[in-house]
Amino acid sequence: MVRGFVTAEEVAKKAGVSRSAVSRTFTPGGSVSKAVRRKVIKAAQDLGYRVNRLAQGLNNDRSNLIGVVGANLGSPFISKQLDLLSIGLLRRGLQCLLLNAADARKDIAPLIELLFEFRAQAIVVLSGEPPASIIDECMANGVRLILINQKLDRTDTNMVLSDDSHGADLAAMRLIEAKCRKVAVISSGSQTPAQVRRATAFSQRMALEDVEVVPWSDGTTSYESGYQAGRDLLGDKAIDGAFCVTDLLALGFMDAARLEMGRRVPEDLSIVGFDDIPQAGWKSYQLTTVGQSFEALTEKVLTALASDEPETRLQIVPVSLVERITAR
Amino acid sequence: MVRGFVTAEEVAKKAGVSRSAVSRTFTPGGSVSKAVRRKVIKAAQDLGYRVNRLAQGLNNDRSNLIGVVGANLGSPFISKQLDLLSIGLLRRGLQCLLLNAADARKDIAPLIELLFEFRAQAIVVLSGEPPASIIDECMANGVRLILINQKLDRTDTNMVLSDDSHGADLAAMRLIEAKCRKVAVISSGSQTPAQVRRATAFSQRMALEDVEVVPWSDGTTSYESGYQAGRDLLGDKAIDGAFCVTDLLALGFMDAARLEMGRRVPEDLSIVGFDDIPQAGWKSYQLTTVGQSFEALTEKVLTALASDEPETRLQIVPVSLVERITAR
DNA sequence: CGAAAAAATGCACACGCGGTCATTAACTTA
DNA sequence: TAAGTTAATGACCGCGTGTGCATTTTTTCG
Repeated sequence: MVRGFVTAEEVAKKAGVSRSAVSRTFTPGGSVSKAVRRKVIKAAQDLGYRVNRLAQGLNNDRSNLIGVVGANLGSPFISKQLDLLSIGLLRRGLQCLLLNAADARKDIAPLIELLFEFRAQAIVVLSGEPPASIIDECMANGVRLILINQKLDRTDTNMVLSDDSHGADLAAMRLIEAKCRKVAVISSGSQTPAQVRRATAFSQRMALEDVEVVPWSDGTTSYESGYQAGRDLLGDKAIDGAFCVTDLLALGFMDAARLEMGRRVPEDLSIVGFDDIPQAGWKSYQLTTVGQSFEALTEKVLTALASDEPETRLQIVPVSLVERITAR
Repeated sequence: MVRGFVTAEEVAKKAGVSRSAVSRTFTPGGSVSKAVRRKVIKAAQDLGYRVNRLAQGLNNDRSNLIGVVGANLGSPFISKQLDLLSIGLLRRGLQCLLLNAADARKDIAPLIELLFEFRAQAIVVLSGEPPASIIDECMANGVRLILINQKLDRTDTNMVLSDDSHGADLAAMRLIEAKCRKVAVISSGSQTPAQVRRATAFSQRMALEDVEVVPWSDGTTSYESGYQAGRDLLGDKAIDGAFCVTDLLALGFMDAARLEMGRRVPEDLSIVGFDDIPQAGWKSYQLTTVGQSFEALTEKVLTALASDEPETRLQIVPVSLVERITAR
């Protein structure tokens, strides 16, 4: 009763033609007469025939699979990105083999190896940094590798990242404009390269402007960590500004400030975030933040994926300040 | 330079053994001597050999691919679910072929057909209802189908869903306890089965208790729709309670109520949501809501996926009221 | 040491498909 | 109608594996 899938052979027999004819019928540009084509299609429909793309990929060496690895898929930032990416892939006739790097950093290598076994045509890394040996292997096997928000010092890898340092600069300038004298810089304990770039660029700029900076980094990149940061730091009444390297952190920080530490935002405390996730625009927050264009980012990834030989390996996506109400 | 992948044949040649030996070396329980095994592994490592799982799946008819189709992957609810699901799949040695049904309802059928072509072992539908013909085809081909939060009147399909009607009941009772006399029921215009179940169960219960119900449904299942609902409805000062069939709607509704329509929550207006997404627990909201256990839900899906012959096709996951502060 | 049992090994086939090539059928043109 | 041209067709091979089977090598044990 639970028989397997129908093969082209069976369709051929039922239609009274050779298997080649069946293959040609379903291959664009195949040379088949109207009569045979009709018979084949009829038979295929009756039997419920589906081309086996695994077998198909086996001989012409195209799996059509794009490996996507990332961690923390439940976060607004990553999930939004995955949403757009998966739509884009589908539109281009590519399939998305999703691997969740649950424990972020360390188990990303075996995942990519797994993708090799599936003969993925390309691999998109949403978060986490693959070890150099893996990257070498990608190159050796002709698997295109695309890293998002990761900046490596190699010329053979595609990297798409938003302009973190400029973004941090925008945030800094905005807080200076708000006349802040002592600002907190909040990042998570995971210290991803993007976060580090943002934090350091911000701090450097502030140093230039002679504004005191209080760094904080701990926990995961989450609302809760941001909240904790607020509790830890805002006992210091002198702090009158904060740059959170992630919106999620910013929202937590903001809630701690307003609801527990008795600060008014932006009157007593100006806050600027980074990413512009949907929640940043919610009426309760209206966070002023540095916006990345998810669409632009995804677009770059997709073109890097599609183009035969990408002209530029390093794509920087511009960012812009999204002015709302949390900076004075 | 960009040569293709290494084959078992090449490894065999380099190791000076037959290709069978290579195959056996990488097959658990294969009968190979220590010496040969060592030589093979050495050669494989040198050459960077990876088993081709496509070819592997071709003859033993196991692709190890699990198709996952869903829409709106950026939403907190779906993304959280996908996060857990993808982790669980990976743990069980299954791969996740993700298809984004961008336009929700209507293009879900072709996506599932695509999964047939990839010989997916099973298909998990996160959202959207596949047409009956597709379900039949799944059965015919021995592809297990698992629908989440979808209740169909068939005995041959696996369905995992949370106890919507009981959840709605809990919400109703809570609002009655809050002494509400006129309550709004907010749902989106998409009218997914789960939403409908929640709304109708709630309304029925309220009718029993003789509480007036004002239904509202429009737009997408989003924060914005909830906000719009608040603006539309809260001109009516008599409304003193609301049940939003989704947390996202509830948060938008709540913001409209507090920040634009001048209502105090919960003093003037009690609000209860459904899902218990992470944002519901954020300090600015602290939404009282009906919680689904994402973990339990995912667990059921995974076991339904793994077990050879699932004992029950219809799995109902219990829900519970998460008491916070938005209901008086 | 020799026979029996066990382990290891290589060969060949199957999996489902696309593509090449030679062969045949259909059509065109003088 | 005959010759020439084009379209259609089927047989066969290769893609990279796993595995049954027969054969050879190693181990065990009396």
